[in-house]
Amino acid sequence: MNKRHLKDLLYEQVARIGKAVSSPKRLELLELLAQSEKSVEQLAEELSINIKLASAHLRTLREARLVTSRKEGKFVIYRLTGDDVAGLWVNLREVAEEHLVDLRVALNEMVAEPSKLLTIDRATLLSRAKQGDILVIDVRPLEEYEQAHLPFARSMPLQEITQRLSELPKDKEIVAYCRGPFCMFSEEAYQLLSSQGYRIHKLLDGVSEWQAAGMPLAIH
Amino acid sequence: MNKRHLKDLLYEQVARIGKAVSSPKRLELLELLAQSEKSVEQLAEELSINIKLASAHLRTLREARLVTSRKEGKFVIYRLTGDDVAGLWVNLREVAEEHLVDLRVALNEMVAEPSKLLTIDRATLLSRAKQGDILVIDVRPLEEYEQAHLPFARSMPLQEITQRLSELPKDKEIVAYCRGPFCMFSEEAYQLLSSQGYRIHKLLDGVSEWQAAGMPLAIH
DNA sequence: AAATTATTCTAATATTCATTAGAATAATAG
DNA sequence: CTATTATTCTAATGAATATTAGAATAATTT
Repeated sequence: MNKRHLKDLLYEQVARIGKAVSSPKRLELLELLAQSEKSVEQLAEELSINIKLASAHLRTLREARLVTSRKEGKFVIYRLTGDDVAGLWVNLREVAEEHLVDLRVALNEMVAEPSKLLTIDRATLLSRAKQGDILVIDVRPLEEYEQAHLPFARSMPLQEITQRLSELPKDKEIVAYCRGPFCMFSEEAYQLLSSQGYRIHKLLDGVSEWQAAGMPLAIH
Repeated sequence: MNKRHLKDLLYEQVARIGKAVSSPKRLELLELLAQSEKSVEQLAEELSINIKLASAHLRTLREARLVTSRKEGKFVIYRLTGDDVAGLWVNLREVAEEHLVDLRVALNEMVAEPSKLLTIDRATLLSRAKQGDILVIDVRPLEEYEQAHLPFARSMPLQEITQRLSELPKDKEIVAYCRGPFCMFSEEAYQLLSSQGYRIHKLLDGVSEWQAAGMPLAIH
């Protein structure tokens, strides 16, 4: 029994997970799947890559047991194998944000008015949303909201916002969130609503960030 | 301003971290550095690889800003850039253990008597160690103990154990821990002490696992 | 100053990986 | 039963990575 050989086996297994998360495309796939299960076609569309490439990356993720799939009619639907996978994505993103200046610079360039980011802490947001003092809107597609959403959040998909403006109060603080810090939906919602005179703020958290911070989710 | 291009930049940055942790050798380096800072020579020695290769991997880790170094005489001493890096290693290992059967199989083969693993939870261990009801021994090299150790733990490096048997009580439960679940020091301490009639148990946690679980560390 | 030691840098090679195209499969629609 | 659609599998290509050797650097000892 060779001790070094056995040790190598252990680290090799962990490196299988590391290899799976070493590609930008696969990370983006994980982030999307952390919102809700999706077909190969949907995933390829969101990433602006062709289906063959999406399929190849999903295969790699499946081999590392980070995703699994089922067949539904002629579609193959992929999903994460557990909440811990979404947690790993959040952890990687946080380490990257902490240590890589380039990432922080790029992020700042994408956000129009950083001053409009929500500054209160998560527990305060939760209690104020519970009281009805603040309206939290989830601007992701409805299926993603249905999979899991912040407690007391109302679904208001970005695509429908202009037709549903009457549902939003002008006298109340509104907080919009989407898929996480890399998602621009809440940014777009912010631009749209603030130009209409709404008291709107952006929350960088998506459901994975919220959950990773130890906060509860509402599951439909 | 191309939205897709900007998005790609973000995920590419996170993938830099992913690439850094995609190699078994680099993961082992991170785990070692999570114990305490070390020279290139020490690291190469521990991994049973030559210094050039260790240097190349350390360079990759440095480029991902996961480690940094300083010069001390003719030695270059590497250290992690933050506790979050050790936390990422723990997270990766946990996801791997959760999803990869091969890893659990390999781990079980290496542990002689799984029945002798400590089963009580961390908070209970901490309070019993505080009362002096249990003796917790840290069997890593002294420098690693000095960097950080479990509260109330006593340093008892594996190499010195046979000469220092008289310091250990026969009437008390002893709990040995080392660098984490992949480290065999506590296993060896277990074999040594149980053959001498001590009431010894193994704890899989190292300091990073303990800290990642939200438990406090003692820092020298 | 010369020799030694620890580490890095550069270059070379073998391997692995990302991506695309084309053929194959599998479910559904006509 | 054939055509269509969604996806996977296989093969081919170029790009990136791991590893080793040899030269270069930088601090230390002689």
